[in-house]
Amino acid sequence: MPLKVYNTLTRRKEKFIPLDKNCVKIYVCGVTLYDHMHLGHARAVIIFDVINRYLEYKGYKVKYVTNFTDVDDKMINRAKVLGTSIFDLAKKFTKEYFQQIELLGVKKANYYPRATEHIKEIIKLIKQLENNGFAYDKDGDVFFKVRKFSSYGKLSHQNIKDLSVAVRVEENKKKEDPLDFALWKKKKKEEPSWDSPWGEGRPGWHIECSAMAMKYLGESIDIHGGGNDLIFPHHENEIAQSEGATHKEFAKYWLHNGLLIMGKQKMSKSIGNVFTLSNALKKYNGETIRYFLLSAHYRSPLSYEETSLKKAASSLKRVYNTLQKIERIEKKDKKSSPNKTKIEKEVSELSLYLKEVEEKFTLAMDDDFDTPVVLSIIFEGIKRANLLLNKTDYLDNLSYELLLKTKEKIKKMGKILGLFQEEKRENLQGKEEDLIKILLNIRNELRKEKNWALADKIREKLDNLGIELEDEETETIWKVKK
RNA sequence: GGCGGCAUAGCCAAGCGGUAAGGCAGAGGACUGCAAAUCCUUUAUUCCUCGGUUCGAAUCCGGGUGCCGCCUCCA
Repeated sequence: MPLKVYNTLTRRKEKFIPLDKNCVKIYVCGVTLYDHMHLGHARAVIIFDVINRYLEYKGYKVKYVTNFTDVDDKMINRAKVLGTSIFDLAKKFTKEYFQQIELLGVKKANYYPRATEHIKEIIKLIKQLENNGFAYDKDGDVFFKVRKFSSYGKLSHQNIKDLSVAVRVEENKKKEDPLDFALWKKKKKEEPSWDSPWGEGRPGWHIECSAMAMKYLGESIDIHGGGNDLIFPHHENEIAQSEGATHKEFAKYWLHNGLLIMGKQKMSKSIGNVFTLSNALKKYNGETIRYFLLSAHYRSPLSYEETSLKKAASSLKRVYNTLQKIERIEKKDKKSSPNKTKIEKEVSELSLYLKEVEEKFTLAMDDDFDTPVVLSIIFEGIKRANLLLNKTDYLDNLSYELLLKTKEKIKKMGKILGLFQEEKRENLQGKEEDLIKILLNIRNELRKEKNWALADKIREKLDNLGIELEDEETETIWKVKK
């Protein structure tokens, strides 16, 4: 089965055929380094992380680039407000970005270029556009001549006529046409600026992505991604600039993720309905956040509710409970099977599941990265495993093997999603573990003596510390609450 | 006004022509000293609404209604 991806350009799912079959080139628009990230940003990061991982799973070598915008109006204004420079601002939020995506288990991109470090490339690209007649200099500002680019609007599927009617921003008088957009902005007092053939100034918003994508990936790339709020004007303009300069198709597949919804509207700084990543990470671990963000298809809007992360944590726990149960059981080895018929049904169903999982997984992911379906496949395995696991007295070597294999399969699928990889969820110091064990031993002696009151007291006190106990038939399991 | 998307149980959310995945929450039961975990049963005869196409539609077409996104910075 070939991978199919939904391409905004054509508005349909298409077979994914990379330009170079040995190497897939992806460019994803990243964040502007002017403020904390929120869950919506995290969604985009995680979605493209999964796409990246899946392409590698499919055997492609992937070159993955995602940028930082470190100079624009927001950066400048924010720096002014905070009494700092855009460079210090960028430094601060870059650091936070990397700390947070590490907690989210994001696999690093190959390059993280930023606009201010690519002024040379940007200037070169603008010059190229000038030579091709797509750009004009108006007293130090350089604009892109939108009407000159005949296929303008092909990504957002708008025609120039409708767009020109819709223009309602206070127009820059220097523009020849209200639709034109800035490639280079002339310096205003006290703004950070760079030398250029048109005088001191700074790059416009869109040009950095074209310049950097081309520098690291070449003039034509396979996948260009970002949130669907970037389709217009940002990506539309990127196409115009890039193709105006090179006369080659800039990106073959345009992938756009749906936005995170909070209280009916998209989560957005300007609306003010944000839940920052750092706040989320205070209460939940990165994996929980990741699970939540992958629980809907990447193109759909995803609603964030107060309970969303709590739900995700519960779901995650269900998977780990079973995985851990399998880990515990695999250590004991039992050759004899007291009564095979007792587990016949469970064994055959698990076997069937194992036979089919990988194909089901691939089918789901090949269908435009359908992560919710993958999760349902994983839970199916969890259920089947639990069913067999319940028959502890009848388990034999064959069932152990099946369970082990189930665990491996789930982890393998989980790896693509960046989930379920924790081997040991309880990260305590050695001494702490020993102390818990001592307490558990004492408690079990109390239980033998039917001193329930004291035994329960120990359980309760430990629970208050965040350590949960589960009395199983032969032993007591403890877990650190997440 | 233009372009696009969405409406599926209490909540989140798949499915996109063959008779409603999965998770969370709730209820009942089994197991347990009690819990926890797990399992079983249960919660949508029906997928916003009205028509149409079809042997057959949540899925396709047309009309409503409601919501959302983009057209301005935005993942």
